[in-house]
Amino acid sequence: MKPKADNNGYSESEDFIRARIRSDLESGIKKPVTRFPPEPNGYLHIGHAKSICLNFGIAEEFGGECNLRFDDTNPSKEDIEYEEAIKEDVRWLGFDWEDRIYYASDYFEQLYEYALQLIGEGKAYVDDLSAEEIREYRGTLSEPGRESPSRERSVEENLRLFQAMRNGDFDDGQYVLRAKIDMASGNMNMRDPVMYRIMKKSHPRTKDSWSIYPMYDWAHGQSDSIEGITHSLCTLEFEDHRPLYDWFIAQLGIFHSRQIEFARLNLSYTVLSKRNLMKLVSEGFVSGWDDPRMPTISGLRRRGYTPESIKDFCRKIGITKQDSVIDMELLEHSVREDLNRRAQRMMVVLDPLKVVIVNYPEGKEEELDAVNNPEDPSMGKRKVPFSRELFIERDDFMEDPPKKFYRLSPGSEVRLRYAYIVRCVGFERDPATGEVTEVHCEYDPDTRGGSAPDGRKVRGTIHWVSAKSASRVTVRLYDRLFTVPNPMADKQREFTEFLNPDSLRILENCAAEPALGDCAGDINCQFERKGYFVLDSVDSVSGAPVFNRTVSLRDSWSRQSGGKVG
RNA sequence: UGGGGCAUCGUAUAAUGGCAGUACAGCGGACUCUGAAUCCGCUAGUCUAGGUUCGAAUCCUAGUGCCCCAGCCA
Repeated sequence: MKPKADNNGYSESEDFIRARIRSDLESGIKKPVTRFPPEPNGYLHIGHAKSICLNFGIAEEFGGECNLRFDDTNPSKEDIEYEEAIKEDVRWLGFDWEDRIYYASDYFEQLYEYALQLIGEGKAYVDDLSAEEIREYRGTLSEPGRESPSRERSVEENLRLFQAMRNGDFDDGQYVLRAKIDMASGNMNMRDPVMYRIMKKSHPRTKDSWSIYPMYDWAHGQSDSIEGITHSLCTLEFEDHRPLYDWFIAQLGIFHSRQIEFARLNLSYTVLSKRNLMKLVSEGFVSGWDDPRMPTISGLRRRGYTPESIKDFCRKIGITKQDSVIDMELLEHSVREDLNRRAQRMMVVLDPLKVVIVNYPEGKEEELDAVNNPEDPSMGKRKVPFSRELFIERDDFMEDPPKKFYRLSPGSEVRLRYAYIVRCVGFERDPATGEVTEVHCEYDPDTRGGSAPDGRKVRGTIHWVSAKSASRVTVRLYDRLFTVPNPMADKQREFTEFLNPDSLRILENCAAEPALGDCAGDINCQFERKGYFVLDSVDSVSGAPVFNRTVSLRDSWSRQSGGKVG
């Protein structure tokens, strides 16, 4: 194979799963059938996106199918609330399961029949050991387990007890059904794993018709088999479940799906486990599963990430079996790349400082042409109003600028984007606080539109908004959720101790171009020189828009100046 | 020797016995009406030690490091 690579960060060569599928296709399998099998017990996150892109992506690429299956085998943890959210997220990413939506609970009856079969063949037994006793009997990682006294129970007795378990004749925990495999196996999963537990709990779909529920290992592989899943893709921690997965299928003599494991996604400066995300939500560290700081699909969506950027990210990170932590900056790169291509440019002043153009006639107002997207001329131009009083960013003016400060300072010239070249002729400050309150400039009428007919070079170009017609908008600046790359690394400390106290800054008084005052819908735009922003879908109300910063623009100036400015 | 898995620039990933490549990050430059984008360049890697071979990231041997497993969770 040629080591070819394009310029988009992913090579044309296949990952090991696609390579295996291609080879399986050559040796007889007609088409690959995959599945995305979430448990409806939380919201999907970017790690699930990796799995979704893999499973649905393979189906698309190889002319196969990908099912959506809810792994709803534990009614004590699952909730119908999550189901719709999961479906919405998968759809939003752009994938379609058509009519192939399944539930593990659809197979409860079949699973029960399979269990009867194994009991009948002496390969499963009802155990009356308590949970604690089962743990003791299981042994440890380095010592073999001991066989339960129940292991010798007769087939007839097992059948009778198992049926009684189903009938609800027993209390929770009184009995379990176990596979009879090998209590001395080095693989803990093979030490007579529990197949069913008694749980007198109503199920969202099957209601009260079951008082026993199958365990993951018993339900998952058989569900795969029933659906004709050819390649059952899951994460690395299930690697040592594969012998059990294969054992059940072999004993039953049913269609043999093949489990293949890949490394789960880890992202720097965040956490990616439902348990920990749940904690952030339930303990109020964030506003909800869709808080724009969350690595959930719904959070990223609300943050302004596009489906394309997430899919591109998933393609770039690849599929391997190596534990890894992907740099958050790669995700940010993907969204910048996408939004740069499509986002409408706007001028918005986040931290307004008043500028008076002293030689510009009072009361005069004119409209100037601004380009909507320099990357895409088809997006056209718009008019922006200009007048004597403007706002610029407070940090675009310095009384005492450092070297290479290309913005406004006393005596210096700067270009107001799409407007005029102006020179700072003075400023006022609040005598009490020393804060600059107003900057005075003179404009050069010959530079209308921002060009310099005399050919003079002006290094700095800054954005501005006409004071009179500015819309007041709220802007939320988001930063990484945690202050350390891996919040879980320190075993001595709770990960929430590493939460970034500045992960959200709210700016209530930003000055925007008039058009932004009453916009609606999914609006991704670039605030020039500031970053990509999206209209918040939850907190925006008509006439009072709220914008979330998706990601800042790359900023070599703040890096160069040590982050002190800009 | 409890079982299973993984080791390639800072971070990811490619090379399947034949030039260690790509992306992100970093650094420098060009260009620029966004200190953006774009373009050009630079820095930087095969866990260790042996062995096989004309040739090893790749095969063999022995180490080392890291991850997962003792739920009636998934």
